[in-house]
Amino acid sequence: MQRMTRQRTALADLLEVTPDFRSAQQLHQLLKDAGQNVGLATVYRTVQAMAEAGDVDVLRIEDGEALYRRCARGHHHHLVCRECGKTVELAGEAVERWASRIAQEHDFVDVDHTAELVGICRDCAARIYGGGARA
Amino acid sequence: MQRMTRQRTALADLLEVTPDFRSAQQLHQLLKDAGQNVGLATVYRTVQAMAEAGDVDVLRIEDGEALYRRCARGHHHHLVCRECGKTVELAGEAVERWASRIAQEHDFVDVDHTAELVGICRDCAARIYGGGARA
DNA sequence: GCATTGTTGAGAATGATTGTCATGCCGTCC
DNA sequence: GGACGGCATGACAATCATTCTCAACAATGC
Ligand SMILES: [Zn+2]
Ligand SMILES: [Zn+2]
Ligand SMILES: [Zn+2]
Ligand SMILES: [Zn+2]
Repeated sequence: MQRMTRQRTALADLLEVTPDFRSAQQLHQLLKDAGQNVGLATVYRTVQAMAEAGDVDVLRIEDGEALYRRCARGHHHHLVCRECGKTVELAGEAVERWASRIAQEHDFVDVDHTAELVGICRDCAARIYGGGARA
Repeated sequence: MQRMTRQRTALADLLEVTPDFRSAQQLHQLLKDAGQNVGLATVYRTVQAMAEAGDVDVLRIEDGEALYRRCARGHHHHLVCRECGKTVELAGEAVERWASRIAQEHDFVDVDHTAELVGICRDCAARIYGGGARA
């Protein structure tokens, strides 16, 4: 059974108020900054357990580093701003249908899929490309 | 300008006859097995240059390791067998439309997307789940 | 041939993630 | 409240893919 320890509570609370994807290293540092010292190994273990339990989502960035985020339960995808990290959860059925259709067409079974969108949100676009461009 | 060296030729030739995604480490070993000694750093550099040039595709597996594969030029996605590595290139428009629709709906620009399917191909399914099941 | 300059490779360095294991603390049962 | 069994923790070592360094090399152009 999962014991409720100071460390797990602290990490769960932190994730609850963290809107963007963060790495285990970042979470460890954020906890330290908040005066909650939690061992790095514990952060890794806990965040992975939460991922397996479906309580957090995992996202791999370009260099392979894993980022974690508290998310709604259930299968969904993400739209992430590559500048500020703002994240939108996507629950549409379009990708699900595409995946299962492709799986059938090619005689594959047990097909999982990943689908993530990375772009620049309106606010960051205004800041980067010049605030005057937008009406 | 890109010079044509023994190492680059060997790696390009190897990729040309390798149908599945392979890691840099694997490619390095395969070259060694074939009697073509190529430094590991060179394999990494070359395979990354090829990826930037669009000559090979990169796929990140669950633990973050990068796999490379000679692919048709142009944007596409993949359906990969998690048992044998068999890979099918997917060129459909369904995902592209989904991605651009979502981007518009949420006011994001410069949106890239990744979408990969991983399952078990017919042959592996027959071998694993019992060969008698299929008619 | 020869100079120029991009390329190579052995080994060190980096950095995220995982393993180790003695100690600690949660939940439970008196 | 207090003892106990066992999962949880954390400082540290270990792993391992990837990147860096830099002297020695080798395409390419003349
Ligand atoms: Zn999510
Ligand atoms: Zn989906
Ligand atoms: Zn491809
Ligand atoms: Zn696409």
